[in-house]
Amino acid sequence: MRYPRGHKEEVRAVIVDAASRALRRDGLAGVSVPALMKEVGLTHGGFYGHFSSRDELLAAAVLAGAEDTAKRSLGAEERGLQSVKDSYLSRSHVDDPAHGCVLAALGTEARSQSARVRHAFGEAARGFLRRLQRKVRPESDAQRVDDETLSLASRMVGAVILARLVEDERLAERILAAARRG
Amino acid sequence: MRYPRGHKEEVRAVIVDAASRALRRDGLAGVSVPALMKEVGLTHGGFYGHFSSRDELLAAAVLAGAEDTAKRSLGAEERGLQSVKDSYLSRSHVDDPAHGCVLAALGTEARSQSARVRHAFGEAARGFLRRLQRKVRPESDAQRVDDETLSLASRMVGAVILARLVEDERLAERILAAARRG
Amino acid sequence: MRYPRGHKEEVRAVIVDAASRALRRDGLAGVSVPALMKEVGLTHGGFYGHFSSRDELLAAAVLAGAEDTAKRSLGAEERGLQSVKDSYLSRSHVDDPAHGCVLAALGTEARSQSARVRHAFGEAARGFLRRLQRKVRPESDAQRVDDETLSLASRMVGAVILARLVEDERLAERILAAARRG
Amino acid sequence: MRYPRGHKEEVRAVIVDAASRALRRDGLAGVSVPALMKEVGLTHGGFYGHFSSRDELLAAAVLAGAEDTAKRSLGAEERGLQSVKDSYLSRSHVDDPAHGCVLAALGTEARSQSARVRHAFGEAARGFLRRLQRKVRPESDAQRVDDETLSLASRMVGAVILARLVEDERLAERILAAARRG
DNA sequence: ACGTGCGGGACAGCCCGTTTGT
DNA sequence: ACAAACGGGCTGTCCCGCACGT
Repeated sequence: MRYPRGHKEEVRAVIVDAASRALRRDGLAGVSVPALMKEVGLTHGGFYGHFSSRDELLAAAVLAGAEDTAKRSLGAEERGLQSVKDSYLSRSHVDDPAHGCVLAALGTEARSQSARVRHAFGEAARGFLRRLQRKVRPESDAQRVDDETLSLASRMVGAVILARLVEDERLAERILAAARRG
Repeated sequence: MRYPRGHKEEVRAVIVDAASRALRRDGLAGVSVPALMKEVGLTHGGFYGHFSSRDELLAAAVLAGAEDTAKRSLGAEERGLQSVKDSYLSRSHVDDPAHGCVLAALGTEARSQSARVRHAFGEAARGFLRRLQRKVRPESDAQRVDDETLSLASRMVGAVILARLVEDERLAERILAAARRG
Repeated sequence: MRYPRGHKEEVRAVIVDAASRALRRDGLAGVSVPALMKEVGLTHGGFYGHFSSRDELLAAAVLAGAEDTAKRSLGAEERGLQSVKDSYLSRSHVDDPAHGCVLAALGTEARSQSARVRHAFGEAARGFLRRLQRKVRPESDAQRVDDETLSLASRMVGAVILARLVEDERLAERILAAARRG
Repeated sequence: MRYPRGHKEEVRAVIVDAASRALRRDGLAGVSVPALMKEVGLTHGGFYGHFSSRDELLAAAVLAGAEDTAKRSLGAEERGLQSVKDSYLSRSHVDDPAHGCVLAALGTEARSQSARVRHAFGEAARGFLRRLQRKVRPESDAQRVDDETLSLASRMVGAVILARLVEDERLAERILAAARRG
């Protein structure tokens, strides 16, 4: 065996990770299999040894991106709600979608994708709400996402998307600030 | 076949209109020039007599979509803020993106487009905020978009996007309801 | 009446004449209706007032070109056979196909054209032979083209075509010289 | 589907070969990349994996056609000059340009092509002369093409082209006969 | 497991021939 | 006579998915 045991899983993870970032950066349609594999240092031929189709990669990348963001900004137990808001509604999140929330980066592209990818986005969205709920009501063990959380989630996602759209730095900052306070 | 005076403008408008709907339905990358022209009942050959490039069409379609939505749901003077919220945050808006808000339908795709298209989205976003402001403060003539409006806009756009993502009809309805009340 | 009587015929002649030269210069496929009309100073819209199709123009231009060449290098009664050979097998004829023999300029393109155009070429070719015959046998009234004329015609046409092909000035000159002498 | 070693070269050769025949049949402008690839049983998508441009194919096809004709009608050592003349100046050559001399089939189209294609024609023309020279003077090793060969070449090429043009079977036959005898 | 190559299909942009109306 | 417009074709490019071979 020329490759160490577990090598395949490792490579797959590397590809998914790179895809997750590239997709948030350039959009679902902006990343081709050849371009992605080159970014990982491989050629596009080996791709189908890891994934049965480009769609499978997209789905995996969306979930991985959600997981990643969750860990880095929602996951830490010690982190409070305000800290989460500050991080999500920050200038750096707006400026660096590649490492930011999948929903805010690719949310409107999900509709025109295959069922598989849409499901991945659905999973990501519901996970986002669940995690946010735990910040809003840290004391409770309630699974149910309450209205306050839903409203906050809408505001957070919408604010980042709008801030990226307006092409006006001052206005973008005010959108974020308003969402932080609200 | 007839080419009365002003026919060209008419045809251009028809194309832009169809594009505006098709794009919101299938995404910016989901609509090709041939497919679009076929939808209008023409062939792709005549396209470049109306537009210098696909990009020009995209930009025009984004602006036209914003204009259209503005007229149909934000424009009526007699319409109050609650009415606007009810309309924007309705099940039918979520289910029919083709005739809905451009920002909620295509917002996250703008980033990976050309400057021209991004500018069109910027224009659409700022127009959206301005119009919403007039609903929030109908008595004032203030041009400035205040924080309440910014927060509301974020919530509205985010709610529609999230509602379309979650793949759970009940949850979607609750997202909309929470945003309406908030 | 805004245009003098006979204007239409005049314009048609101008178009045919320009086409005849442009075609010999750029090939049958190298001249488009818009480009041609622009060369004449008109817009391509009016073209179909003069010709029922591009094909009709091609046929007319081929015949006009043959007529023109005939007049200028074969027609003069006082011109002898040697003079005709010298003129046809000259460097200037090789270098300026636009004003030269239609057969040597477009001969191999006839086959892939419509019947109408092929007929025009046939007419031109037979006329070429007839006229050459009158130079070879000026004293006789014989209509019949004899073998000497046929052989000479082949040599002349072939020499010009080869001279244009070889991409070697010296060799081209020798091809012409050999044909002149032969 | 299999792609054994050397498959690409094979496919390229098949394409060039088909092009060489199709071009002689329908003219340089009469063959499109899609049409050609369909003739070979492929789609035009793969074309640019074999050639960098349509021009490269044209040039290759011209040279291949010249090579092919050379082998089939000029190459055989045992074949004498008269045999070459009989073959070249035959009814079947006139009637079947697809398998005949490139110069007689496409000679006048070279001028309106790119430098690359013109060079290919130049090469073909000079090769034609060289090979014919070896038939005219089989005993000599002279590289130099003498005047008799030049004159013969002109007559041969011109005769075939004229015979194809005149649209008169009897006359065509007499043109060929005259050239054979001359 | 990976690289290389290849086929099929789609698309953007361009140009042309032709027709219709002015 | 012209201007505008439509329909159709083509070139060059890219990408996806699947064969090979290593």
